[in-house]
Amino acid sequence: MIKLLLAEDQGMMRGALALLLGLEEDIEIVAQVGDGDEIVPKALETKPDVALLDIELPGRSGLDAAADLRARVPGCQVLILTTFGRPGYLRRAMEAGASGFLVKDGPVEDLAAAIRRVLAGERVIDPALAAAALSAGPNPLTQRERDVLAAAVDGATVADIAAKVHLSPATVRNYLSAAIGKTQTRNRMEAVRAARQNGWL
Amino acid sequence: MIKLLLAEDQGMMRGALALLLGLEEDIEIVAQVGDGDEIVPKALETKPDVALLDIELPGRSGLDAAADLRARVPGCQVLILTTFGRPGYLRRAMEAGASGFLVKDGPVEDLAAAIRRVLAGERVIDPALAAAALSAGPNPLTQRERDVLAAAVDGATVADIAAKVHLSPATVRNYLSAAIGKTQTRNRMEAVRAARQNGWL
DNA sequence: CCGGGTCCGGGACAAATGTCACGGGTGGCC
DNA sequence: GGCCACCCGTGACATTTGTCCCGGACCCGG
Repeated sequence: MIKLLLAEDQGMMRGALALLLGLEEDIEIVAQVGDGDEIVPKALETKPDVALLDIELPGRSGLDAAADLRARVPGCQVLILTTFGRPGYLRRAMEAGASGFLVKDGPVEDLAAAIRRVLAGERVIDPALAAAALSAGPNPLTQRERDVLAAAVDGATVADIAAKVHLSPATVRNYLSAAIGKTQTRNRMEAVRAARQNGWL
Repeated sequence: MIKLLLAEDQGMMRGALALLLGLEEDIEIVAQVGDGDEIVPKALETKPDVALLDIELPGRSGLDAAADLRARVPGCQVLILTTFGRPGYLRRAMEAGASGFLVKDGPVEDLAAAIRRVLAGERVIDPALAAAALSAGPNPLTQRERDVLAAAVDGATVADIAAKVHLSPATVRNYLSAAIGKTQTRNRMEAVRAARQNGWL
């Protein structure tokens, strides 16, 4: 019996997946969470064999939690399930020690199969996505550049960002300019978009 | 037997819902589509009793399709199922003749129940959401203001927007200024965000 | 017919943004 | 030690953006 932890914020999706996977003979869902912060505690409590994690969660990111999970719950394989097949996400997932990476397109039938393959020690990655991740190259943005860009997502002004990141306005503009240059875009908004698209956020 | 049409772009979600609803004794899924443009043709072909529509779809919006569906497939009730409980979406759904509006949070169990209630002629709407929609008031944006704002979503410059909408740059700036004023925001980005948030896009 | 609304444009101005050049500081690596 | 990358900041500059004013056009309801 494969013990599974399911982390997904959309209630309907979570419920549907839980019901579906519960129908499989060899799978038992030992925990369902809708918040990233609950992943590690629940895993420590229930010792699942596989953790199926969404990336975009309230609280902690699934990618974040994945690294922790690998370190603190050694027997647990991590399978990332996400809406967005962004190159940077895949890269980060691999660096965090994930064994598989699925996108929410594609048929449900793959899911149970992927879980079994992951448990058998295989890696499950969409080949096209892997190619995209490799061709895209690594994240060119500095930590600070990411911080500043992340603080600019919802239309904040330079002053707002400066306050949020505790920097001088002039410095913020320099980082923004650098980020714009590295993403080969023309302004903040495009830079944010490009960084998001690649999973660099 | 309730004949159901299911429109949802995420393959995994669509598959999961189809399987789940297929388990219900009195529900039969007669069509599944992942593209907004296929909704009406498939409905004309299969004459479903209820159409379960996502809003954000490739091709045509589910809200768009809903209005058409009501006009061209009279016996078919429309139930909107969306990730975002935005006031403007609910309002537009009602104006399009939808009988129900569900968000993808909340338990799966509600879904089958909602389908049956809709078919019985009831309206299914989350009360909190209905209150929000009423308190938010109607869309204050002009058609042109919406156009310009929509063309500004991905960081386009004034010149880009002007080219896309076939207007003078000066006019574009005027519309943007108006939109910023009406949304009570400080710049384009915040205005876009606010308009999206409310479903005014 | 006379408002009032929206549509479309222009001009002028202040503020915000993006760029560049420049400084100094730290820490890692050869 | 020297090199390099990143960090943090300043000042100056051109461009873009946001605002406010002003026209003229159209259509609709009173």
